[in-house]
Amino acid sequence: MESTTVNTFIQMDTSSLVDKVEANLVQLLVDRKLKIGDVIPTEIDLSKNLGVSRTVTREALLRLRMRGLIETKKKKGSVITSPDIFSIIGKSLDPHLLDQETLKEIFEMRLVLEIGMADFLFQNITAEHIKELKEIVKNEPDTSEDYVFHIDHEITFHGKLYEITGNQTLKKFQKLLLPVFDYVHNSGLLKKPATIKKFVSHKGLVDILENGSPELFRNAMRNHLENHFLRIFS
Amino acid sequence: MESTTVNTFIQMDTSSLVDKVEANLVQLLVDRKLKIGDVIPTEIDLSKNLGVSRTVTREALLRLRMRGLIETKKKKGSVITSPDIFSIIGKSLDPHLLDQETLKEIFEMRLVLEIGMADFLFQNITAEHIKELKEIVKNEPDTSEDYVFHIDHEITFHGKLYEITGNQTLKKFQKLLLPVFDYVHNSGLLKKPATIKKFVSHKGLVDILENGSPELFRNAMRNHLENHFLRIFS
DNA sequence: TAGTAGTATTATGTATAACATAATGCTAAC
DNA sequence: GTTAGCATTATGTTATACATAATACTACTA
Repeated sequence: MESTTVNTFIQMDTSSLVDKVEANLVQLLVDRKLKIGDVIPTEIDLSKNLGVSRTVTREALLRLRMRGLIETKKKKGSVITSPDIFSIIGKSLDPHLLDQETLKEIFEMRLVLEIGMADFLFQNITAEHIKELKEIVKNEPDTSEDYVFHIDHEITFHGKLYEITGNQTLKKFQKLLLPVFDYVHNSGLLKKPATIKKFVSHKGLVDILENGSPELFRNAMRNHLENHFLRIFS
Repeated sequence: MESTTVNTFIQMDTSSLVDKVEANLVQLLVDRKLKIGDVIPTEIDLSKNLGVSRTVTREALLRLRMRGLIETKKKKGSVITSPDIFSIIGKSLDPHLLDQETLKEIFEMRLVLEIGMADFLFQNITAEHIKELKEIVKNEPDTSEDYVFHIDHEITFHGKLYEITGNQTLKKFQKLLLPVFDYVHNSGLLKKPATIKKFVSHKGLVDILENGSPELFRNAMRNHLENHFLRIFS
C-alpha cells in the first residue's frame, strides 16, 4: 500500500484519440451490436459519427484489421470476421527476430506439450490413425545410427500427433511454432547429434501408441525429443 | 501442376505501398542493420528517404508498433525493441470474442501444459520453492467438500508452478491465457462442481512435489484439473 | 433480347500542408 | 545553482485533394 495522500491522485487518461476510437469499436463488437459478417460503415461515415478525422478512423481500423477482427475490401468497406488469433500471430512471428534464449524456451515448450498430450492421444486414437502413422514412418530407418532428421518428415509425423488430439487450438499452435523449428533446424544452431544410449524412434512411438500406455508414451516421447533438444545448446 | 500456358503468367504484385514499406523496414531489422535499442529516423526523414508520403510511413510504423518491433515516444522518435510475442498476443486476445469451442480447447491446452510440465518441475524445484508453495496453500481446506474455487488463489498457486519451471516463455504464455480462465470462471459457463471420488487438492500436489515422482504428479494434476474441466461442459 | 463495352460511382489508398501537443533542451532571472 | 519560462522538435490530429480499384449502371450492338 502506498501513502494515502498519493492514492488520492487521479490517474490521467494518457491514451490517444486512436486508442479511444479503437476501444470504442471493439466494445461494439463485444456487445454483439455487430456480428460476424456484418459490414461496418465507411471510414467517412465513421469519422462523422465519431467526430474525428478520417486519419484517426483509418488508424483504428488498421489496428482492428491487424487483430484479425475485420477484413477490408476496396469499395465494399470492412466486414467483421471471426478472429483466428494464431494465424494473426503467425503473420507477425519472425524467428529471425527472436533471441536464442526464447528459441530455446519455445523448444522446451514443445517438449512440455508433446509429453502432456499423451492422455489425449490415447483417448482419441483410432485404428485408422494408427494406420496413417505407420504409413508415415514406413520408410524410416530402424535404428538411430546416422539417422538424419528430415525436417519435413518431422513435421508430418508430429503434426499428425497434434491432429489426433482433436484439439484444433493445439494444432494451430503447433502450426504457429513451425517456422521457429524450421528456422532452428536450418540456421546452424543445431550441434552434432547427441548420442543417447537408447534412442526412441518414430516407429517406437507408434508402437507404444498401439500397444502401450500413456505412461510409457510420455517417457518415450521425452527420450525422443531430448535427442533434438540436446542438439541446440551444448 | 497446372497447364504450362497458365504458368507463364506472371503473378501481379498486388501489395500496397504500405505493405512494401513495412516489409522494407522489417528486412532492415532482420538483416541486423538496425539493432535493439537503436533509434530509427523520424517519420519525415523516413518518408524522404523512402520516397513516400508521411501517411504511408506512419501506417507502416504503426504496424511495426503493433508487432512489438518498435516503441514510439513523442519527440524522441521510435526505438527498436525486442518483440515479446506473448504480450502482443495478449493485447489482442479478448475472451469475449472467442467462441465456446475455442475456450474449451484452451482449457484443454492448459491441462496438457501442466501435465507436461512435471519433469521440468522436478528438475528445477528447490527447498525454497516448496516452502513458498506451502505458504500459498496454508489456509486451504483439507478436503474437497464444498471447496469453493477462488480464482485469485488458483492463479497464485498455478502461476507459482509455471514460475518454478524456470521457462519464462511458458510463464508468459500462462499469463497470456489468464484472462481467458478468468472470463470462463466469471461468466456462467461453469456448471455445478463435478463430484470426483478422489479429488487432489493443491496441498496434495505440493506433497507430491516434495516426496513423489513426476509420474505421480502427472496423474495427480490430471485429477486436479479435470475437476475444473468437467465444470465447463456438461 | 442478350451480352458486352464503356462509363459513372463509390470507398479505400496516397499525397500534401497545416496546426496541436507533449517531451526535451536551453536560457536567463533570481 | 536552481527553477520558471521559452524554443525546439517530432509525433498526434485535422483537412483537403487526387489516384485507384471494385462495383453498378447504361447504352449500344448483334
